[in-house]
This record gives sequence, C-alpha cells and structure tokens, in this order.
Amino acid sequence: MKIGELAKKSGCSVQTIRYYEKEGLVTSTARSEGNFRLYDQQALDRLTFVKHCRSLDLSLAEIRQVQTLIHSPNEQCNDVNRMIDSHIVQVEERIQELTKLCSQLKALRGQCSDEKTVEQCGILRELVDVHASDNNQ
Amino acid sequence: MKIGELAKKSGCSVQTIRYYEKEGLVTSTARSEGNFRLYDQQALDRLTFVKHCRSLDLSLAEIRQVQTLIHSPNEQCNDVNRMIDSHIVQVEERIQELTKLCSQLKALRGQCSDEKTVEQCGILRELVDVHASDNNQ
DNA sequence: TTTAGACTCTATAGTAACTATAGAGTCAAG
DNA sequence: CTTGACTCTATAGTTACTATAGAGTCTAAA
Repeated sequence: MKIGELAKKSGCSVQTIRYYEKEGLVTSTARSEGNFRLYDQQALDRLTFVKHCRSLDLSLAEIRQVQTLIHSPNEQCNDVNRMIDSHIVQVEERIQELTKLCSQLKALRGQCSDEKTVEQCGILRELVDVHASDNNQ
Repeated sequence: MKIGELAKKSGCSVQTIRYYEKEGLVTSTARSEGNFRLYDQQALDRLTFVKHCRSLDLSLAEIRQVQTLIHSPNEQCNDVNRMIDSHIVQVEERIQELTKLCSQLKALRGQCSDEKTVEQCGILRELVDVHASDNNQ
C-alpha cells in the first residue's frame, strides 16, 4: 500500500508518517518505480505500535528505546520498567501543578462578574496588584 | 538598571527578557551610550506582571491581549473573562486526560515485575498486543 | 596605561513533535 | 492527452524559550 492508505488505516497524517521515517521509527518496505513509498501489514503494525505509545505520551526517543529492546528479547527489561515509572511520576507531578493552577484561575475568575469596565475589573486589578506587591520586596 | 540587574530582580533570565522585548511584552526605558538596555522600576513592574501571568500559564499572545486592555480602562472587560474561562476549561480537560493516562500507565506497569527478560516482560507484551488487535479492525 | 574579566550587544540555531507550504513529479481514468 | 488525485523532497512555521558565536563595553586592578 502507498502512504495515503497507510495514513488512513493508521490514523496518522501522511506528513507525520514521513516525519516518523526521518526519525527512524517506521520505514517503508520498498519504493515503487515512481519513487512512492510502499508499505506492508508489518509496517502498519509498527506504526500502530508507535501511535499507541504516543497515546501514552511516550516521547519519540523513548519509543525508539523500547523498539530497540523489543529486538533483543533476552535482555533485562528493567529499563522499560524504570522508564514507565519515571513517566508515571512526571504525569502525577504535572497533574498536581495543573490542579493548583486551576484553583488559582478560578479564584481569579471570581474577582470579576461580567459587564464591568476594565477599570472596575477585579481580574485585571488582581493581576496588576500581585505584581506591584511582588516588587516591594 | 541594566538587563542583568533586572534579570536578578525579576527572576527572568537575560535572554528571556530580550525575547519578551522582541515579542513586544516589555520595552527598555532607554539605551546607554554603549547601547546597553536601561530599565526603571516601571519596567520591572511590567516584567513582573508578565511573569505572574506566565505562572498562570497564559500564553504570550494572551498576555499581550490583557496588556492592551489595561491601557483602555473604559472598555468592557468581558474579553478577559472569556479568556480566563476558556483557559480554565482547557486546564480541566488536560487534567482529565492526564488522569486517564496515569491510570493506563499504572495498569501497564503492573504487567511486569523487575528482573524479567524482555521476552517475558508484560509491559512490552501489552504494548505489542494492543497494536496487533488494533489492526484487526 | 593596559589588560583582564564581567557584562552586554545582535544574530542565529536548537528544542519537541509535528503541520503547512512550494514546486515538482507520478499515475489512473476519461 | 489532459485532468485531478496522489506522491515526492525540501523548507519554514509553531511555542516559549535556551544556548551559542563573535563582537563590543565598561570597570578595576597591575
């Protein structure tokens, strides 16, 4: 199959597939006479694997690492475990940050009801005030 | 004061300050004979304001928007409210996504105890299996 | 007076993971 | 034989910075 069909089947865009190729994550099986990339089922499998990893927010570098490991079945898999572990920690930290941010934003939003002028706006006042007090250190 | 002092006082790096200037968020008050940027307290205030907004994850474009509004005090502030509202929605959505991701990662991690070989690794097996079944659609 | 070093300047490239575009070639159907 | 859908490569843009190169400025000590 050509790249357009692979794109449809995998749900990746054509450009993304070419980008993944450049990054060494998926290769086309062959080229046609007219220099079009040709793919088989195995290539689709590999691409779907990459997509699945991306949906778990693994970076392309991490995916490359996992791919290398898959091709050496007798190695220890500790590295994958470590990677997943530190990934979980990162995601949890980010959730914490965003939760805090969210309550800050909601507090800020509570400062202003609609239909006020900029001069009366509690949000703008608070944004400005905080910075003013910061500078009085 | 020169850019280095401003950097220290604001907690931004020198390059970041120059970047913000290029993006139209902070301007130096004047230039010295030797072409060094010079800043006053007001410049520090403006920079601290930008920093505060960034800590709330507002984009530089959004901050520019707020700055423009601040300089027209008689306008309606609905736009700021809308912006904060949609920001809150975005952050909440992202938290949802990450929470889901986190439980997926934990489930995945549960598939493998340490000290196994790649061939036995439940994580790798699951990553591969999911892609295989995906393709059977 | 010179010189070392701490600071500043501009311009440019790199980061991550894509997306978008230009300009050219390929190919099947009508 | 031409139209339209597809593909090719190469390059630029996205966001918010960070890092670097190569040059100039300024201050204080030798």
